[in-house]
Amino acid sequence: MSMQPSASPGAVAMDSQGSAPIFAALGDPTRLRLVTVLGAGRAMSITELTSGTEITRQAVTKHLQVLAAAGLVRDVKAGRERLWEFEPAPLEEARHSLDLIAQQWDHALNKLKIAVES
Amino acid sequence: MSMQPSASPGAVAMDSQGSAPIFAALGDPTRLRLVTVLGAGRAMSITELTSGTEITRQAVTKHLQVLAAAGLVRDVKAGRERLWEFEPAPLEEARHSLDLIAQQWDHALNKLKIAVES
DNA sequence: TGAAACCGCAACCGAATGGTTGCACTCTGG
DNA sequence: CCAGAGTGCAACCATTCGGTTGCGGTTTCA
Repeated sequence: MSMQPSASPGAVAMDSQGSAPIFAALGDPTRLRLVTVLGAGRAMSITELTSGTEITRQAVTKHLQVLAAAGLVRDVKAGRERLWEFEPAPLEEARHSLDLIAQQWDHALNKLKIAVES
Repeated sequence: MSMQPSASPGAVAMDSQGSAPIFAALGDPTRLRLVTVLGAGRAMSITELTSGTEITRQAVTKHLQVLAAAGLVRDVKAGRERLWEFEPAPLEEARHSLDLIAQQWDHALNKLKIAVES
């Protein structure tokens, strides 16, 4: 909310840059599936998340660590198990970044349209 | 629009999977910067896009090819130059995927809240 | 017409990535 | 108490990724 509507044409929405790691974390099919499954609400263990896939438990572990590094997922230890749960904040940030670019694009189209009509 | 509100708990929004390549394309700071710059509306040449960065023109070329493979960008040849312009469709798709996960999450939270209050 | 802009292709390189296997550790329950 | 479920750690491997350098091909324009 501290952004002026961009007076200079070179002042594009560069905030998005910071979301690159989040997109990178979402940029793998396995990982995107993991956040989708965990986004359903129920916290799940690694073996549970591994069942149904063709890859090893260790591979899933690595993917979960990547997601955790991006803040998209969090682990909660429960006795012998280790449950993983979804963390919505970074996803909201990514969503906001896409919104910024889309808005920017729509604004550019409107300017073009007005220029043509004059 | 052909989706029932998920009767079985395992039927999560798996559509998102297809957007993984788009997220992967956006998952690099340089590339995210490129789509942000091009999203401002003006089509630009490779050398123009390279100026202001610390990397080589060839590196930028590779990044643009990755973006083009994801459909996020398109090239238009104009004489000696080759201009690149933003393509909004895949970004909308990515946005929709994030929306699906977010909706799913909100729905799960509501169910939990209702269960607690009963 | 010829130098300079603009670009593509290809080879090469180091580091990160996605995946596996093997082994040791820690809780749990009958 | 001890077998087995659930994990963690570490080494290892092939492939991809981000980037560079070198060179050759076109279009422009002075």
